[in-house]
Amino acid sequence: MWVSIDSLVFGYDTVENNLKILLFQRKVEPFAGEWSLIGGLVNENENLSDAAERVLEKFTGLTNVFLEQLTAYGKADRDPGGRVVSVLYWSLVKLDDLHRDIANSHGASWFGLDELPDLVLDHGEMVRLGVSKLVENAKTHPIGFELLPEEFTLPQLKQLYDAIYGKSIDDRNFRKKILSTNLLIKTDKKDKSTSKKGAFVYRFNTEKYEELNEQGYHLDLSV
Amino acid sequence: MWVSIDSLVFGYDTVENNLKILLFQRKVEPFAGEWSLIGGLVNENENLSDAAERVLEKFTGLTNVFLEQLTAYGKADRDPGGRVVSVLYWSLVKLDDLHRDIANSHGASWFGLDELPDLVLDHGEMVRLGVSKLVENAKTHPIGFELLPEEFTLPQLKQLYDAIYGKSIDDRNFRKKILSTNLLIKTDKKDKSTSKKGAFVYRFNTEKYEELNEQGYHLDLSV
DNA sequence: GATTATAAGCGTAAACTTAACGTTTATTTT
DNA sequence: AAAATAAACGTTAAGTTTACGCTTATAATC
Repeated sequence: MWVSIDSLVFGYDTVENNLKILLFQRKVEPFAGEWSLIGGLVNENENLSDAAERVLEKFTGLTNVFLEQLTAYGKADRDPGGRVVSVLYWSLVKLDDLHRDIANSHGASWFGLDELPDLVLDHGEMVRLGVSKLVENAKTHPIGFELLPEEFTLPQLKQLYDAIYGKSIDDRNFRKKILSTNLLIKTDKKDKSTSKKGAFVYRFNTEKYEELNEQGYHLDLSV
Repeated sequence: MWVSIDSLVFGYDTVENNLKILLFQRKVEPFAGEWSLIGGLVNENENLSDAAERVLEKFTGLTNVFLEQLTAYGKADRDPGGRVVSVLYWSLVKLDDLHRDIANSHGASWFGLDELPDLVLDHGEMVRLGVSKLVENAKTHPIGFELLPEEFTLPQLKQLYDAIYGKSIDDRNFRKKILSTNLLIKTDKKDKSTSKKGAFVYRFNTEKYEELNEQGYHLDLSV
């Protein structure tokens, strides 16, 4: 029996303001030319999570990014090429031009969630699961900060959450909620790229979050 | 590479008022005589979920009970007997004398969460994960009703949630919250086994819950 | 140099929810 | 008839959420 991993990689396009996922055009049969999630077989002496990291690095050049297991897919007939149990991972990355180039050089590219091609095997199902998990997790985990650059503005953060939740949050309430966590560090820099007034630049206080988390703190960003 | 499933089976002891899990004393080497979760290898032509159902039926005689996948364990060296990726399931059952007997006849028995023996391999880790998942899920999914008989009283239900959350919920607030969902069906029966006055018997409206759920309803039983 | 346009940032009040605790009811036992 | 007790019901203050109005800082334009 073979074991593989597949990874659903989310990136946020700050220019287009939408969420994208990384897809890969298969080079070998079966299903050569069709689109699939990135993935590969797990080596005999390789930890599952290491396989996921290896595949992610191959397609994005990234290490040390958000990468977690979602679930295993194990229907006996899911892959006509043989019996393969696949463990699905999901990853959140900061999308930029470099990653686009690395992806492209491996036959992979980024697709907006509303322009996805048909996917091979049960990968469409995996995407649906991952998207619902993203929305769910956005409410209780600081995943927004994995998708944005280290430094970001509040309007940017709000737009990201708009994209995740698929609706426009009230900006005054969003601001209050996110600031009331005391988990953002305000810098004295202003980003004037989107307005005359300029928006203050913030960073997420990862250390504080992790400390609080160990003490049983639960983030709540639901709206 | 081998693929196995392990199942963390929770039962609620209505007499002792505590949560228990089903453990199995291994009969074969390696680790003969040591305690483990119930589990087994997945057959070449068997769906993962079917393997989980098969193992659960073997040890409890039960079919058609709550059984969901949690996560896969895939460290290369997790099992000294060979390379085995194990997919963990969790299950919730209505514990009664029949199940105790079936379990016992297979070398399995029920243990309170505070009296667990050391477990084989990474099964201790699995239990910790499953317990936290149970607590988490109790807030947003109607799992309490999987653990109680079809017919139950509100004081019984409150005691179960006390056991899951590990604290005593205010009974007046619990009552209001659970009744405000309109998901309980009050019968005209009274259970007088615990008081002179007797407590009304309720049933959970599964059909209504599932219908609401499809429309995007989210249960909230957090306290 | 004054005016305008605009995104960013701040404030408030009504509606709703939660948390904490007091009271009444139905029944059996004495 | 009175006492004991688990079950059931009720109230109020504090906190949270939602919906919306107002002010501010700056660049572009008149």
